[in-house]
Amino acid sequence: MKHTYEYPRPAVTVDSVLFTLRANDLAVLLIRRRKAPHKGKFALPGGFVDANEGLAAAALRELAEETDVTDVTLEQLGAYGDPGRDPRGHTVSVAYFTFVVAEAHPVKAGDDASEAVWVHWADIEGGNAELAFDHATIVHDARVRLQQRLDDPRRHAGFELVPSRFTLSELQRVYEAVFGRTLDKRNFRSRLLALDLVETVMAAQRTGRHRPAQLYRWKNSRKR
Amino acid sequence: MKHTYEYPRPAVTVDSVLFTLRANDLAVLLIRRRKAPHKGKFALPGGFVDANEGLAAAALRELAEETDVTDVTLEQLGAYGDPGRDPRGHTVSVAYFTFVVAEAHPVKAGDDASEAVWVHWADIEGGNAELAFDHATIVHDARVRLQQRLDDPRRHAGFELVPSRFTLSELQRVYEAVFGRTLDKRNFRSRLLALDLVETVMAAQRTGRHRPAQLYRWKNSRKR
DNA sequence: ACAAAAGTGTTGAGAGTACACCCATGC
DNA sequence: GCATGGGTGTACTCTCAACACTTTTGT
Repeated sequence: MKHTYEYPRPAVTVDSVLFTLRANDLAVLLIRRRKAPHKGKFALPGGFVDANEGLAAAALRELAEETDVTDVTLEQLGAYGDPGRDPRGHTVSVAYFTFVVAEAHPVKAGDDASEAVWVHWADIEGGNAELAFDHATIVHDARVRLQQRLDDPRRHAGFELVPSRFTLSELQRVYEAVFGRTLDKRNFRSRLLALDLVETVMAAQRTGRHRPAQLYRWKNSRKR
Repeated sequence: MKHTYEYPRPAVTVDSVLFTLRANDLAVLLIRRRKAPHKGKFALPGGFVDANEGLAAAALRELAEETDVTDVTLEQLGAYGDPGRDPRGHTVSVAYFTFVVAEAHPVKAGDDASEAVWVHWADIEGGNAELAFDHATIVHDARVRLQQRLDDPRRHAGFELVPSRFTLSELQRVYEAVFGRTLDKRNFRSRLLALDLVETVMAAQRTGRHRPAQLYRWKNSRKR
């Protein structure tokens, strides 16, 4: 490896793709820019990596600064370094992603520079919400990776898909939103129970408008 | 995304993990350093990304410069940015990997600074060949990803696993080296043929010390 | 002849998929 | 009583893994 100094070089940034479920639809946490460049467009929360700062640490710091969201577990998606991806200069962005329960992470109120908002997938897909830079690519890649992660019948997640106590239907709705199609209720439940990852919370039921539902939690006291 | 200038920031490098099959063993293309730092240790071919240079392009350029290897298809592995990974300063390395037929890519003869060599996996694993920086981590991660890629029964590779004409046993040996265990010959062959990715080369047989073997090639004229 | 690699099918287990009806509650 | 979501089991298909012997060549 060569080692020279002070050549013109790309800068390093991080960006985070946070997914959640909003109104039975997949949604992504984005920053609405109120200033140029890209005024009015949406962008992923992120920013420059400081000297001697780890990548995941930088992503968490920027996420907290820009959205107030903390206590999430990010997974690396990949690096995006196309020279033209940012018109202001050459930056290499390392992207992270995860899934969270939106209610557990209230987002920051908007200030005069930007505003953090959950944007429905339909608005992203439909071009209703225009994304800055190459963030549309990143978001799409992140969704593919999220699907791949939830597909694995072994680990079955590792993300914060649902609150600590949840009904199987709530969990199924998350899967359906991520995959963009309905799943068979019986197959979903039997497979999940066969994995032995969840257990019932005794005498706990979610009461609502209809028949109360059995509450579950993840086994091994590992929060998911 | 904030935009400030001339903070102390990490530099961006790329590193490539090239796998091949040598003497029925998995091997990795490494640079033996003849100069400090890390004199005598092995390192992945790689180096700094230039301004306005794409990441994959930088990886290919450094690979060509340091090993003479060209015409390979790199796949991104991920970014490694631990602040302490390079004692000389904070660098973020974007790692790439692939599998190639070593015979099709002769490596550079050693010069006085470094030498490109194929190092057997056993020497890496056994600590016989010490790797510089965090390159041991990267190499292990790359092998896991390579296994995952070859596991997928659909795409079944996309790498240059074998020469354009090959016997099924030759291909099987690649798989066995990558997974580190023997595979059942009948299962391997029947599954591969069922995928309809290969076809026989008529009247072509590889003759050797024993019974001649039928030669195959990848279908669709897509080289693999 | 013998050593070495090439080639060839069947069976059993498990996972995934499709599919329909009754139950408990709120209104 | 009816609308809404909760809850349950079986049959078929397909994929994966285990497993042994004959064939062809070079020496």
